[in-house]
Amino acid sequence: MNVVNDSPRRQELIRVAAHLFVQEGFDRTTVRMLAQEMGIKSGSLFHHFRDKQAILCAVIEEGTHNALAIAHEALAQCDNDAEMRLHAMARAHLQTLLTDRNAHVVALYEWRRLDGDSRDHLSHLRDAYEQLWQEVIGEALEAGLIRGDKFLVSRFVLGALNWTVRWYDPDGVHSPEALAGELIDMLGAPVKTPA
Amino acid sequence: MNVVNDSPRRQELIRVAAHLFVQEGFDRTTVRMLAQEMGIKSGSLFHHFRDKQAILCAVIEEGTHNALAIAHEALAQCDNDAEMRLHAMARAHLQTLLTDRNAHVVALYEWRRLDGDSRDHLSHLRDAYEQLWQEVIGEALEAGLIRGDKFLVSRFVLGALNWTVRWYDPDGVHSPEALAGELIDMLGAPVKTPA
DNA sequence: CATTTACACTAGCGCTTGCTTGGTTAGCCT
DNA sequence: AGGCTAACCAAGCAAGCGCTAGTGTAAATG
Repeated sequence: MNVVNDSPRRQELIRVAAHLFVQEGFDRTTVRMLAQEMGIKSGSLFHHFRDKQAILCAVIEEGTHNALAIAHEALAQCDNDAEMRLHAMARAHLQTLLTDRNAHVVALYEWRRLDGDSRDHLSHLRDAYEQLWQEVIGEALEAGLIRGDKFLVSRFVLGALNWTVRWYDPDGVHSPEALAGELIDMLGAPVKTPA
Repeated sequence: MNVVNDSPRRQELIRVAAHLFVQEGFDRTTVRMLAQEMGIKSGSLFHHFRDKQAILCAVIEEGTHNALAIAHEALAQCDNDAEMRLHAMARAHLQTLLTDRNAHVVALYEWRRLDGDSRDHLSHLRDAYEQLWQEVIGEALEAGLIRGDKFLVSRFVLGALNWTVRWYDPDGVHSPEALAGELIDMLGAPVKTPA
Protein backbone atom coordinates (compact mmCIF):
# COMPACT_ATOMS: atom_id res chain seq x y z
CA MET A 1 0.00 0.00 0.00
CA ASN A 2 2.95 2.30 0.64
CA VAL A 3 3.69 4.47 -2.34
CA VAL A 4 7.39 4.20 -1.61
CA ASN A 5 9.14 1.49 0.36
CA ASP A 6 12.62 0.82 -0.88
CA SER A 7 13.69 -1.83 1.60
CA PRO A 8 15.84 -3.98 -0.68
CA ARG A 9 14.64 -7.13 1.04
CA ARG A 10 11.06 -6.19 0.32
CA GLN A 11 11.79 -5.47 -3.31
CA GLU A 12 13.42 -8.84 -3.69
CA LEU A 13 10.31 -10.47 -2.24
CA ILE A 14 8.13 -8.53 -4.65
CA ARG A 15 10.21 -9.78 -7.57
CA VAL A 16 9.85 -13.37 -6.40
CA ALA A 17 6.12 -12.93 -5.90
CA ALA A 18 5.66 -11.48 -9.39
CA HIS A 19 7.36 -14.51 -10.86
CA LEU A 20 5.13 -16.92 -8.97
CA PHE A 21 1.96 -14.97 -9.73
CA VAL A 22 2.75 -15.22 -13.43
CA GLN A 23 3.53 -18.91 -13.25
CA GLU A 24 0.58 -20.01 -11.14
CA GLY A 25 -1.88 -17.15 -11.03
CA PHE A 26 -2.62 -15.17 -7.90
CA ASP A 27 -5.28 -17.44 -6.42
CA ARG A 28 -3.34 -20.64 -6.95
CA THR A 29 -0.22 -19.15 -5.42
CA THR A 30 -0.35 -19.99 -1.71
CA VAL A 31 1.45 -18.08 0.99
CA ARG A 32 3.40 -21.26 1.63
CA MET A 33 4.63 -21.33 -1.96
CA LEU A 34 5.59 -17.68 -1.77
CA ALA A 35 7.44 -18.20 1.48
CA GLN A 36 9.34 -21.21 0.21
CA GLU A 37 10.43 -19.39 -2.92
CA MET A 38 11.56 -16.50 -0.74
CA GLY A 39 13.52 -18.79 1.54
CA ILE A 40 11.45 -18.17 4.66
CA LYS A 41 8.52 -19.82 6.46
CA SER A 42 4.96 -18.88 5.67
CA GLY A 43 4.41 -17.11 8.97
CA SER A 44 7.35 -14.78 8.41
CA LEU A 45 5.75 -13.48 5.26
CA PHE A 46 3.28 -11.44 7.27
CA HIS A 47 6.07 -9.47 8.82
CA HIS A 48 6.70 -7.89 5.39
CA PHE A 49 3.16 -7.67 4.06
CA ARG A 50 -0.10 -7.10 5.87
CA ASP A 51 -1.82 -9.85 3.91
CA LYS A 52 -1.69 -11.69 0.61
CA GLN A 53 -3.53 -8.92 -1.20
CA ALA A 54 -0.85 -6.43 -0.20
CA ILE A 55 1.72 -8.49 -2.09
CA LEU A 56 -0.35 -8.38 -5.25
CA CYS A 57 -0.80 -4.66 -4.82
CA ALA A 58 2.93 -4.14 -4.35
CA VAL A 59 3.77 -6.14 -7.47
CA ILE A 60 1.43 -4.16 -9.67
CA GLU A 61 2.44 -0.85 -8.14
CA GLU A 62 6.10 -1.52 -8.83
CA GLY A 63 5.47 -2.40 -12.46
CA THR A 64 3.19 0.51 -13.23
CA HIS A 65 5.46 2.92 -11.40
CA ASN A 66 8.44 1.83 -13.49
CA ALA A 67 6.46 2.01 -16.71
CA LEU A 68 5.47 5.59 -15.96
CA ALA A 69 9.02 6.56 -15.06
CA ILE A 70 10.48 5.04 -18.22
CA ALA A 71 7.84 6.66 -20.39
CA HIS A 72 8.45 10.09 -18.87
CA GLU A 73 12.17 9.72 -19.28
CA ALA A 74 11.82 8.66 -22.90
CA LEU A 75 9.57 11.61 -23.69
CA ALA A 76 11.91 14.05 -21.99
CA GLN A 77 14.59 13.32 -24.60
CA CYS A 78 12.33 14.11 -27.53
CA ASP A 79 12.24 17.86 -27.90
CA ASN A 80 8.73 18.43 -29.14
CA ASP A 81 8.62 16.39 -32.29
CA ALA A 82 5.34 14.50 -32.42
CA GLU A 83 6.74 11.65 -34.43
CA MET A 84 9.72 11.14 -32.17
CA ARG A 85 7.46 11.20 -29.15
CA LEU A 86 5.18 8.57 -30.63
CA HIS A 87 8.11 6.31 -31.35
CA ALA A 88 9.57 6.95 -27.92
CA MET A 89 6.36 5.92 -26.18
CA ALA A 90 6.05 2.72 -28.16
CA ARG A 91 9.68 1.84 -27.53
CA ALA A 92 9.38 2.62 -23.85
CA HIS A 93 6.30 0.44 -23.54
CA LEU A 94 7.94 -2.57 -25.12
CA GLN A 95 11.12 -2.01 -23.14
CA THR A 96 9.24 -2.14 -19.82
CA LEU A 97 7.47 -5.26 -20.94
CA LEU A 98 10.89 -6.72 -21.35
CA THR A 99 12.48 -5.64 -18.10
CA ASP A 100 9.38 -5.83 -15.87
CA ARG A 101 7.51 -8.46 -17.78
CA ASN A 102 6.29 -10.39 -14.77
CA ALA A 103 4.87 -7.37 -13.03
CA HIS A 104 3.04 -6.29 -16.17
CA VAL A 105 1.59 -9.69 -16.84
CA VAL A 106 0.30 -9.70 -13.29
CA ALA A 107 -1.15 -6.22 -13.75
CA LEU A 108 -2.93 -7.32 -16.90
CA TYR A 109 -4.26 -10.65 -15.70
CA GLU A 110 -4.77 -10.34 -11.98
CA TRP A 111 -6.17 -6.83 -11.79
CA ARG A 112 -9.62 -8.12 -10.87
CA ARG A 113 -8.26 -9.91 -7.81
CA LEU A 114 -7.46 -6.57 -6.19
CA ASP A 115 -9.83 -5.43 -3.50
CA GLY A 116 -11.58 -2.08 -3.73
CA ASP A 117 -9.02 0.01 -1.89
CA SER A 118 -6.00 -1.29 -3.76
CA ARG A 119 -7.82 -0.91 -7.03
CA ASP A 120 -8.62 2.73 -6.34
CA HIS A 121 -5.04 3.40 -5.41
CA LEU A 122 -3.60 1.75 -8.50
CA SER A 123 -6.22 3.11 -10.88
CA HIS A 124 -4.63 6.52 -10.58
CA LEU A 125 -1.25 5.23 -11.68
CA ARG A 126 -2.76 3.33 -14.57
CA ASP A 127 -4.90 6.26 -15.66
CA ALA A 128 -1.87 8.53 -15.63
CA TYR A 129 -0.10 6.14 -17.97
CA GLU A 130 -3.03 5.86 -20.34
CA GLN A 131 -3.47 9.60 -20.38
CA LEU A 132 0.16 10.00 -21.36
CA TRP A 133 -0.56 7.80 -24.35
CA GLN A 134 -3.62 9.83 -25.25
CA GLU A 135 -1.59 13.01 -25.23
CA VAL A 136 1.06 11.59 -27.51
CA ILE A 137 -1.52 10.07 -29.83
CA GLY A 138 -3.37 13.37 -29.88
CA GLU A 139 -0.22 15.19 -30.96
CA ALA A 140 0.43 12.62 -33.67
CA LEU A 141 -3.11 13.07 -34.97
CA GLU A 142 -2.72 16.85 -35.12
CA ALA A 143 0.56 16.47 -36.93
CA GLY A 144 -1.18 14.28 -39.51
CA LEU A 145 1.01 11.26 -38.80
CA ILE A 146 -1.94 8.98 -38.15
CA ARG A 147 -5.69 9.26 -38.49
CA GLY A 148 -8.78 8.43 -36.47
CA ASP A 149 -10.35 9.25 -33.14
CA LYS A 150 -7.94 10.05 -30.34
CA PHE A 151 -9.49 7.74 -27.77
CA LEU A 152 -10.17 4.88 -30.15
CA VAL A 153 -6.68 4.96 -31.58
CA SER A 154 -5.18 5.07 -28.09
CA ARG A 155 -7.11 2.00 -27.08
CA PHE A 156 -6.34 0.11 -30.24
CA VAL A 157 -2.65 0.85 -29.90
CA LEU A 158 -2.53 -0.04 -26.22
CA GLY A 159 -4.35 -3.25 -27.01
CA ALA A 160 -1.88 -4.19 -29.72
CA LEU A 161 1.04 -3.42 -27.41
CA ASN A 162 -0.30 -5.18 -24.35
CA TRP A 163 -1.13 -8.24 -26.40
CA THR A 164 2.56 -8.64 -27.17
CA VAL A 165 3.12 -10.27 -23.78
CA ARG A 166 1.29 -13.27 -25.25
CA TRP A 167 3.65 -13.88 -28.12
CA TYR A 168 6.71 -11.66 -27.96
CA ASP A 169 10.00 -13.47 -27.53
CA PRO A 170 12.75 -11.16 -26.21
CA ASP A 171 15.35 -13.53 -27.62
CA GLY A 172 13.69 -13.64 -31.03
CA VAL A 173 14.41 -11.73 -34.22
CA HIS A 174 12.65 -8.51 -33.24
CA SER A 175 14.19 -5.99 -30.86
CA PRO A 176 11.72 -3.83 -28.93
CA GLU A 177 12.86 -0.91 -31.08
CA ALA A 178 12.16 -2.76 -34.30
CA LEU A 179 8.77 -3.91 -33.06
CA ALA A 180 7.75 -0.41 -32.08
CA GLY A 181 8.78 0.75 -35.53
CA GLU A 182 6.73 -1.95 -37.22
CA LEU A 183 3.65 -1.01 -35.24
CA ILE A 184 3.84 2.68 -36.06
CA ASP A 185 4.69 1.95 -39.64
CA MET A 186 1.53 -0.07 -39.84
CA LEU A 187 -0.43 2.95 -38.64
CA GLY A 188 0.82 5.10 -41.47
CA ALA A 189 3.72 7.06 -40.00
CA PRO A 190 7.12 6.51 -41.62
CA VAL A 191 9.73 4.78 -39.46
CA LYS A 192 12.43 6.89 -37.85
CA THR A 193 15.14 5.92 -35.41
CA PRO A 194 15.70 7.98 -32.27
CA ALA A 195 18.43 10.54 -31.65
CA MET B 1 -14.02 -32.52 -23.39
CA ASN B 2 -16.61 -33.71 -25.92
CA VAL B 3 -16.38 -31.84 -29.16
CA VAL B 4 -20.13 -31.96 -29.45
CA ASN B 5 -22.61 -32.37 -26.64
CA ASP B 6 -25.86 -30.60 -27.31
CA SER B 7 -27.79 -31.55 -24.19
CA PRO B 8 -29.72 -28.32 -23.67
CA ARG B 9 -29.38 -28.62 -19.92
CA ARG B 10 -25.64 -28.82 -20.24
CA GLN B 11 -25.49 -25.80 -22.48
CA GLU B 12 -27.50 -23.81 -19.99
CA LEU B 13 -25.06 -24.80 -17.27
CA ILE B 14 -22.15 -23.71 -19.46
CA ARG B 15 -23.75 -20.31 -19.94
CA VAL B 16 -24.22 -19.89 -16.20
CA ALA B 17 -20.65 -20.99 -15.54
CA ALA B 18 -19.25 -18.52 -18.08
CA HIS B 19 -21.05 -15.71 -16.32
CA LEU B 20 -19.69 -16.68 -12.93
CA PHE B 21 -16.17 -17.23 -14.23
CA VAL B 22 -16.18 -13.69 -15.61
CA GLN B 23 -17.55 -12.21 -12.43
CA GLU B 24 -15.32 -14.02 -9.96
CA GLY B 25 -12.53 -15.63 -11.92
CA PHE B 26 -12.15 -19.38 -12.30
CA ASP B 27 -10.26 -20.09 -9.11
CA ARG B 28 -12.52 -18.03 -6.88
CA THR B 29 -15.62 -19.61 -8.33
CA THR B 30 -16.39 -22.59 -6.12
CA VAL B 31 -18.39 -25.60 -7.21
CA ARG B 32 -20.92 -24.58 -4.56
CA MET B 33 -21.36 -21.17 -6.18
CA LEU B 34 -21.75 -22.78 -9.57
CA ALA B 35 -24.30 -25.25 -8.29
CA GLN B 36 -26.33 -22.59 -6.51
CA GLU B 37 -26.45 -20.38 -9.60
CA MET B 38 -27.55 -23.43 -11.58
CA GLY B 39 -30.26 -24.27 -9.09
CA ILE B 40 -28.81 -27.62 -8.03
CA LYS B 41 -26.62 -28.92 -5.20
CA SER B 42 -22.87 -29.04 -5.52
CA GLY B 43 -22.71 -32.82 -5.74
CA SER B 44 -25.08 -32.92 -8.70
CA LEU B 45 -22.68 -30.83 -10.71
CA PHE B 46 -20.42 -33.82 -11.18
CA HIS B 47 -23.14 -35.68 -12.96
CA HIS B 48 -22.79 -33.20 -15.84
CA PHE B 49 -19.04 -32.54 -15.75
CA ARG B 50 -16.18 -34.81 -14.83
CA ASP B 51 -14.54 -32.11 -12.73
CA LYS B 52 -14.27 -28.36 -12.37
CA GLN B 53 -11.68 -28.13 -15.12
CA ALA B 54 -14.11 -29.73 -17.58
CA ILE B 55 -16.51 -26.84 -17.04
CA LEU B 56 -13.84 -24.31 -17.88
CA CYS B 57 -12.91 -26.30 -20.94
CA ALA B 58 -16.53 -26.47 -22.09
CA VAL B 59 -17.01 -22.72 -21.68
CA ILE B 60 -13.96 -21.87 -23.77
CA GLU B 61 -14.74 -24.51 -26.37
CA GLU B 62 -18.24 -23.12 -26.88
CA GLY B 63 -16.99 -19.57 -27.32
CA THR B 64 -14.18 -20.39 -29.70
CA HIS B 65 -16.39 -22.74 -31.69
CA ASN B 66 -18.97 -19.99 -32.17
CA ALA B 67 -16.34 -17.44 -33.12
CA LEU B 68 -14.99 -19.74 -35.82
CA ALA B 69 -18.46 -20.45 -37.14
CA ILE B 70 -19.41 -16.77 -37.34
CA ALA B 71 -16.13 -15.87 -39.01
CA HIS B 72 -16.52 -18.57 -41.64
CA GLU B 73 -20.08 -17.53 -42.32
CA ALA B 74 -19.12 -13.88 -42.66
CA LEU B 75 -16.31 -14.71 -45.08
CA ALA B 76 -18.58 -16.93 -47.17
CA GLN B 77 -20.69 -13.91 -48.12
CA CYS B 78 -17.75 -11.91 -49.42
CA ASP B 79 -17.01 -13.16 -52.90
CA ASN B 80 -13.27 -12.79 -53.06
CA ASP B 81 -12.77 -9.11 -52.43
CA ALA B 82 -9.87 -8.67 -50.04
CA GLU B 83 -11.20 -5.48 -48.55
CA MET B 84 -14.66 -6.87 -47.91
CA ARG B 85 -13.15 -9.92 -46.32
CA LEU B 86 -11.01 -7.83 -44.01
CA HIS B 87 -14.01 -5.83 -42.91
CA ALA B 88 -16.08 -8.96 -42.52
CA MET B 89 -13.54 -10.55 -40.21
CA ALA B 90 -13.28 -7.49 -38.01
CA ARG B 91 -17.05 -7.16 -37.81
CA ALA B 92 -17.47 -10.84 -37.05
CA HIS B 93 -14.91 -10.66 -34.29
CA LEU B 94 -16.59 -7.75 -32.55
CA GLN B 95 -19.99 -9.31 -33.02
CA THR B 96 -18.96 -12.51 -31.24
CA LEU B 97 -17.48 -10.46 -28.45
CA LEU B 98 -20.93 -8.99 -28.09
CA THR B 99 -23.00 -12.14 -28.21
CA ASP B 100 -20.56 -14.51 -26.48
CA ARG B 101 -18.73 -11.95 -24.39
CA ASN B 102 -18.53 -14.04 -21.25
CA ALA B 103 -17.07 -17.05 -22.97
CA HIS B 104 -14.46 -14.93 -24.71
CA VAL B 105 -13.44 -13.09 -21.59
CA VAL B 106 -12.96 -16.46 -19.93
CA ALA B 107 -10.92 -17.69 -22.88
CA LEU B 108 -8.69 -14.64 -22.69
CA TYR B 109 -8.17 -14.48 -18.96
CA GLU B 110 -8.45 -18.04 -17.70
CA TRP B 111 -6.59 -19.85 -20.44
CA ARG B 112 -3.64 -20.55 -18.16
CA ARG B 113 -5.85 -22.38 -15.68
CA LEU B 114 -6.48 -25.13 -18.21
CA ASP B 115 -4.58 -28.33 -17.66
CA GLY B 116 -2.33 -29.75 -20.33
CA ASP B 117 -4.87 -31.96 -22.08
CA SER B 118 -7.60 -29.34 -22.33
CA ARG B 119 -5.07 -26.81 -23.52
CA ASP B 120 -3.89 -29.08 -26.32
CA HIS B 121 -7.45 -29.73 -27.38
CA LEU B 122 -8.44 -26.06 -27.42
CA SER B 123 -5.20 -24.84 -28.97
CA HIS B 124 -6.27 -26.35 -32.26
CA LEU B 125 -9.48 -24.36 -32.31
CA ARG B 126 -7.71 -21.17 -31.38
CA ASP B 127 -4.97 -21.72 -33.93
CA ALA B 128 -7.55 -22.29 -36.64
CA TYR B 129 -9.11 -18.95 -35.80
CA GLU B 130 -5.81 -17.11 -35.78
CA GLN B 131 -4.81 -18.70 -39.05
CA LEU B 132 -8.03 -17.47 -40.62
CA TRP B 133 -6.99 -13.97 -39.62
CA GLN B 134 -3.54 -14.46 -41.07
CA GLU B 135 -5.03 -15.49 -44.39
CA VAL B 136 -7.29 -12.48 -44.59
CA ILE B 137 -4.51 -10.13 -43.50
CA GLY B 138 -2.21 -11.72 -46.06
CA GLU B 139 -4.75 -11.07 -48.83
CA ALA B 140 -5.15 -7.47 -47.70
CA LEU B 141 -1.38 -6.99 -47.79
CA GLU B 142 -1.15 -8.39 -51.30
CA ALA B 143 -3.96 -6.10 -52.40
CA GLY B 144 -2.03 -3.15 -51.01
CA LEU B 145 -4.76 -2.22 -48.54
CA ILE B 146 -2.41 -2.28 -45.58
CA ARG B 147 1.32 -2.63 -45.10
CA GLY B 148 3.72 -4.56 -42.88
CA ASP B 149 4.61 -8.13 -42.01
CA LYS B 150 1.77 -10.62 -42.22
CA PHE B 151 2.34 -12.18 -38.83
CA LEU B 152 3.09 -8.98 -36.99
CA VAL B 153 0.07 -7.20 -38.40
CA SER B 154 -2.14 -10.17 -37.52
CA ARG B 155 -0.96 -10.08 -33.95
CA PHE B 156 -1.27 -6.34 -33.61
CA VAL B 157 -4.79 -6.41 -35.00
CA LEU B 158 -5.87 -9.32 -32.85
CA GLY B 159 -4.42 -7.54 -29.83
CA ALA B 160 -6.34 -4.37 -30.58
CA LEU B 161 -9.55 -6.32 -31.08
CA ASN B 162 -9.22 -8.54 -28.01
CA TRP B 163 -8.40 -5.54 -25.85
CA THR B 164 -11.85 -4.15 -26.64
CA VAL B 165 -13.40 -6.43 -24.00
CA ARG B 166 -11.74 -4.14 -21.47
CA TRP B 167 -13.46 -0.95 -22.54
CA TYR B 168 -16.10 -1.58 -25.18
CA ASP B 169 -19.64 -0.75 -24.14
CA PRO B 170 -22.22 -2.47 -26.36
CA ASP B 171 -24.78 0.16 -25.36
CA GLY B 172 -22.42 3.03 -26.15
CA VAL B 173 -22.10 5.19 -29.24
CA HIS B 174 -20.15 2.71 -31.36
CA SER B 175 -21.78 -0.24 -33.06
CA PRO B 176 -19.53 -3.24 -33.72
CA GLU B 177 -19.71 -2.37 -37.41
CA ALA B 178 -18.59 1.20 -36.80
CA LEU B 179 -15.78 0.08 -34.53
CA ALA B 180 -14.50 -2.41 -37.07
CA GLY B 181 -14.54 0.37 -39.65
CA GLU B 182 -12.57 2.70 -37.38
CA LEU B 183 -9.92 0.08 -36.79
CA ILE B 184 -9.37 -0.70 -40.45
CA ASP B 185 -9.48 2.97 -41.35
CA MET B 186 -6.69 3.51 -38.87
CA LEU B 187 -4.62 0.89 -40.67
CA GLY B 188 -4.84 2.73 -43.95
CA ALA B 189 -7.66 1.02 -45.83
CA PRO B 190 -10.64 3.23 -46.77
CA VAL B 191 -13.91 2.44 -44.99
CA LYS B 192 -16.57 0.52 -46.86
CA THR B 193 -19.90 -0.84 -45.68
CA PRO B 194 -20.83 -4.42 -46.48
CA ALA B 195 -23.26 -5.58 -49.11
C1' DC C 1 24.72 -2.13 29.81
C1' DA C 2 19.65 -2.27 28.87
C1' DT C 3 16.32 -1.68 25.34
C1' DT C 4 14.37 -1.64 21.03
C1' DT C 5 13.89 -3.12 16.33
C1' DA C 6 13.86 -6.25 12.38
C1' DC C 7 13.39 -10.63 10.99
C1' DA C 8 12.59 -15.26 11.47
C1' DC C 9 10.61 -19.47 13.61
C1' DT C 10 6.98 -23.24 15.37
C1' DA C 11 2.50 -24.65 15.87
C1' DG C 12 -1.92 -24.68 14.79
C1' DC C 13 -6.88 -22.62 14.53
C1' DG C 14 -10.95 -22.21 11.95
C1' DC C 15 -12.61 -22.56 7.69
C1' DT C 16 -13.24 -23.79 2.70
C1' DT C 17 -12.06 -26.48 -1.07
C1' DG C 18 -13.00 -30.09 -4.91
C1' DC C 19 -14.90 -34.21 -5.07
C1' DT C 20 -17.05 -38.96 -3.57
C1' DT C 21 -20.46 -41.96 -1.89
C1' DG C 22 -24.80 -44.14 -1.59
C1' DG C 23 -29.36 -43.48 -2.29
C1' DT C 24 -33.84 -41.23 -4.27
C1' DT C 25 -36.99 -39.47 -7.85
C1' DA C 26 -39.40 -38.67 -12.19
C1' DG C 27 -40.07 -39.67 -16.89
C1' DC C 28 -39.61 -42.70 -20.86
C1' DC C 29 -39.72 -47.19 -23.50
C1' DT C 30 -41.51 -51.74 -24.21
C1' DA D 1 -46.45 -53.11 -15.14
C1' DG D 2 -41.68 -53.32 -14.96
C1' DG D 3 -37.10 -51.80 -16.12
C1' DC D 4 -33.84 -48.27 -17.43
C1' DT D 5 -31.68 -43.97 -17.10
C1' DA D 6 -30.75 -39.13 -16.54
C1' DA D 7 -30.97 -35.95 -12.93
C1' DC D 8 -30.75 -34.85 -8.47
C1' DC D 9 -29.84 -34.88 -3.18
C1' DA D 10 -27.72 -35.20 1.74
C1' DA D 11 -23.69 -35.97 4.07
C1' DG D 12 -19.11 -35.81 4.58
C1' DC D 13 -13.96 -36.77 3.80
C1' DA D 14 -9.19 -35.43 3.24
C1' DA D 15 -6.54 -31.81 2.02
C1' DG D 16 -5.33 -27.31 1.79
C1' DC D 17 -6.15 -22.46 2.71
C1' DG D 18 -4.94 -17.55 4.86
C1' DC D 19 -3.58 -15.98 8.84
C1' DT D 20 -2.46 -15.51 14.09
C1' DA D 21 -0.10 -16.10 18.45
C1' DG D 22 3.76 -16.49 20.89
C1' DT D 23 8.77 -17.02 20.98
C1' DG D 24 13.81 -16.66 19.73
C1' DT D 25 17.79 -14.05 18.21
C1' DA D 26 21.12 -11.01 16.41
C1' DA D 27 22.08 -6.35 15.27
C1' DA D 28 21.24 -1.46 16.02
C1' DT D 29 20.28 2.24 19.45
C1' DG D 30 19.87 4.80 23.91
